[in-house]
Amino acid sequence: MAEKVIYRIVQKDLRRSIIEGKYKVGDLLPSENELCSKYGISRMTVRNALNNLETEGLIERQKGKGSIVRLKRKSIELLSIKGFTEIMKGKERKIDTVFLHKPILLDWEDGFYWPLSEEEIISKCIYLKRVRMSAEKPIMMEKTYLSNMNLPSFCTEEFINKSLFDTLIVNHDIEMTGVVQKFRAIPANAELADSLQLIVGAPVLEIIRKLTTNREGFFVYSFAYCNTDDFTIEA
Amino acid sequence: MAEKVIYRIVQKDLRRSIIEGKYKVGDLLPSENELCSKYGISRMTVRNALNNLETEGLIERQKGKGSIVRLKRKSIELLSIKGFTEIMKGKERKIDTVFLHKPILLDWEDGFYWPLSEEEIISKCIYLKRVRMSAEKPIMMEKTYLSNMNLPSFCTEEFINKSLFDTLIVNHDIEMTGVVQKFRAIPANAELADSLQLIVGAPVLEIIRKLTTNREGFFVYSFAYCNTDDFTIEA
DNA sequence: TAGTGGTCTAGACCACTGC
DNA sequence: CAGTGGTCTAGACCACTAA
Repeated sequence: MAEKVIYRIVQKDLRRSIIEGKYKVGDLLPSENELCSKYGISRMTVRNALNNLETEGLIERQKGKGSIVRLKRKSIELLSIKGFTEIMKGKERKIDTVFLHKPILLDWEDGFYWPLSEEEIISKCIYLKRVRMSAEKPIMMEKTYLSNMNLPSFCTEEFINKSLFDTLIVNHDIEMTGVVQKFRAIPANAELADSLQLIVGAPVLEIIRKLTTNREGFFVYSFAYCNTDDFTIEA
Repeated sequence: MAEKVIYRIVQKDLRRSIIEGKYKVGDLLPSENELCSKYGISRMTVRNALNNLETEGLIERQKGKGSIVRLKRKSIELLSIKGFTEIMKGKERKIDTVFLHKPILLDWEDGFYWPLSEEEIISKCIYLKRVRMSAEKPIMMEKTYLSNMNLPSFCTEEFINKSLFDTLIVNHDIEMTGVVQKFRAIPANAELADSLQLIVGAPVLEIIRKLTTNREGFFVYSFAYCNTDDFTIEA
């Protein structure tokens, strides 16, 4: 498992140092020539590592100056909710997350929206239902489904920061790597009208998402329904 | 304005050929050695160009095989429209784009949604209005605004592939690098009901976007309104 | 086996930043 | 001015693909 490609080693070393905080945002990394000496390699090999870190968004490079730590990684996992009055200031409203129940293990529903692999079906399905509230008004109702592949005791463990994604990365080393998301405006049916305190037929934003992860074949599926009278959804 | 950096020239040449369809998805580009000979340059310079095209998502490279055209560009720039019946197959409907008029140069509207820089205001605003049709039914109405910074003759030139973004990258070297996008479900007002052939009050998906580019201080703003009865919007 | 892209070396000159 | 990253050369050996 040990990496033998030199520029990958350098890349990993520097990445770890940055993420662990040895170099902070705004700091300069060692110069290319210093890294050449340190590892005893040629400049092109060092540049390969640094170019990749730049593509990852961890650093920015400036001619005559050096490689500057930036940490501009972008997060794909969040649907952020912004109130209209705060939109221009970029501030986010205080949003409370309420679990309608703890995560539970179920069979996948018949006719599930997304096609499922044999492995996912066998593993069964962890199901969550949450509501996001602002000032005691419901803004978004979200149903989340993930397969129970190598997730020991997931249904009983406490969530970290009340966050599914923090829990997955910290406790299970699962990181979101990409997303397919579909948007529609639909009229509220009886269930949605009830959940979101709207009248039947009012416009509701539907967001259907499939998140890919660093674990092969493991996906997170989410169906969200939003009242966007007073908020927009940023994705 | 002529580019003097060799690998950028090669990169631009290949990109143009791909976007204009000289090489199609699945085709192999000339090998690295062939490109070396053709341009009379060393292999590293060619590889620099190809690496960048790979990062852009235009090609994929395979050891022992070659550089394969992929066109998996970051979906930053595209709002892709998918019909429900085709969703699972991943196929996209045939969508026609109709310009309500050619791009025109205007002053920025008072009270424009996004804050504008001094430079943008001075440069004035290029405005486009387009409608996407499927089977002669309007699906999406989109208004686009960009500042007229260093865009000689943009309003008169012919679009490449009828696409704003293809034209910006091929003719002006402007690449989209990021996006802020907000989604809402709103009831159709009279104008939207008319444009999208809906009844007033029907749910309409509103997408407000600000696209960042590789050109400092240059942004593309877009406001889209979609009838999602028969289609979803993927973003 | 011939050709491909992946990795790597050891040089070189340049434009730019900061002192 | 010395040091930085940006560009470029002309080689080399490797692992992989396809005929």
